[in-house]
Amino acid sequence: MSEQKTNSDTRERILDIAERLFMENGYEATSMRMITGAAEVNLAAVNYHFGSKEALLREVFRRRLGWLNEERLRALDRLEQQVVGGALKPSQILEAFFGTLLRMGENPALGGMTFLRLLGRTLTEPAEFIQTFFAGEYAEVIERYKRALYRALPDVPQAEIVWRLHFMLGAMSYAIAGTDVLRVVTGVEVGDLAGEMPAEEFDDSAFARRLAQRLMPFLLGGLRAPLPQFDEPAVKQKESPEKAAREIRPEI
Amino acid sequence: MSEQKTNSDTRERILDIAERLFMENGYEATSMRMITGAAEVNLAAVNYHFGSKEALLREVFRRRLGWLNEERLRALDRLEQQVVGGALKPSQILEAFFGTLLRMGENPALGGMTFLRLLGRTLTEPAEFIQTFFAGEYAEVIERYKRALYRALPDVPQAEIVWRLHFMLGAMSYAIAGTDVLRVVTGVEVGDLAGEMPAEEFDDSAFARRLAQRLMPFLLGGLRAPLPQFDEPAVKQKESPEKAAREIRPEI
DNA sequence: GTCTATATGTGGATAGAC
DNA sequence: GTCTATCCACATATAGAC
Repeated sequence: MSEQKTNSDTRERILDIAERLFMENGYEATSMRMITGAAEVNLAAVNYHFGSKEALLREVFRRRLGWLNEERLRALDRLEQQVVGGALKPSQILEAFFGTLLRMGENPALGGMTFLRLLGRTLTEPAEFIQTFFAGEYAEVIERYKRALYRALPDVPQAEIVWRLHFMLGAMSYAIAGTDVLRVVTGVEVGDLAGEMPAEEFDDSAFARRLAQRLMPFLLGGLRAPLPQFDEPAVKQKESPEKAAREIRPEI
Repeated sequence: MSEQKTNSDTRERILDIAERLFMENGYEATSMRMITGAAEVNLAAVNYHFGSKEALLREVFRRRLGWLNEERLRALDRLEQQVVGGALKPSQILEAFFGTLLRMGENPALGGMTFLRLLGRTLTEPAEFIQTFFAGEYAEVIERYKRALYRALPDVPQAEIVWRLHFMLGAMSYAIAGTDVLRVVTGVEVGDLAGEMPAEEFDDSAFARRLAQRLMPFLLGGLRAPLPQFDEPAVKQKESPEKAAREIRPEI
């Protein structure tokens, strides 16, 4: 009820540092001592402000996902108002969903690439409380976008759309997380990957923009790929064998 | 030199159990006590046989990646012998790379889906020794496949190919890892996602097959998507604006 | 090769003074 | 709200008997 006046910024400083350390080391490998040490606050401060380490992680995400969820819903609302009753183009839906997220990477006030990387990595953490948390946080948004895709691709089986949404999330998460073999193995540096811009101009913001420009065509290409051919069920698949192999191309 | 006779199968049992527990909980959250307890061997056995927990993880992977690396190289060799000097079709390269992996999921003797899931999750673990390990294990194979893709897609900038290889790896890893929000949120069960087969017939092997059938078209569609349009550099982009937007379609 | 016992460190959390 | 001091569970690793 009563406004906290002595909040100073201890709370926010813990959140900022925790965001970075969880991103760099993962949840399990980041200790509260590492966090409070780097944030230059007392060890007991985390438990005082958040209650537990688990609760701290949740708060790190809640702070950002609140904005992201609202923005994603707003973006979809805007699109659907333009075509009242009609169907959206898949590219519009992907842009609203993935573009909104990727734009967070360009804005340090929204966590920038640090948060994006953290998100990409944490999505695959097996800890149950983490999976449960994300399931709850994402439920509404995923449901809305799933339905939008169903309407946008009425000829594609819904199970297939769910799979492809799944694949798209993976491509994005992994690309964002950036903890991968490729960068090390290929010897291609981030700067090179980001484009041809001179090194001194390069920053996280530019990286996020480049990533978006390269990722969106890939995702759209995957989403609109020909439907798979199943061998086993051996259903009566008499009608024009070319049909299924044709690409899904509903006005992009 | 001398063959160990009293090896019994303690070593293998530790590896099998560790594979499963690392998959379920992640590296950090899996203790040696959990492993030795489940494997019903003595706590000291891990250090005796492998030296340390880190070395155990490496051995869990080495055991499977040895086969995978050889098989991937053999598959590429076979293809390149068929078209001596010529270029392969992107679909052939993807089939050799991703198909070989996904077929491990159908074969319990190669670790089955347990190993695939472990691999998908561990690739994003931030621990440095893990990243270093994978970089070394994958170096040769990635290099060979990268070059094959360069030749197969001579008109696509190499940086773009690296990015897309990156995206493809992500889509696959994430789909395999399966620790995601979608399955929980959408309420779609694994059985449903795998297809329309009755539940009693469903198993890991069938899941791996279905995953492959659904993933391959997606990956190919993404790989062959139109090249991205960059706004910033503002290079002289006079020549037919349609060209860049056209899909990459080198005889599939 | 296997076992017990133990060394040695670190983790998250909290009680209670200020 | 912040701090010190401390509890206690659990981690990896090893020494040394069998």
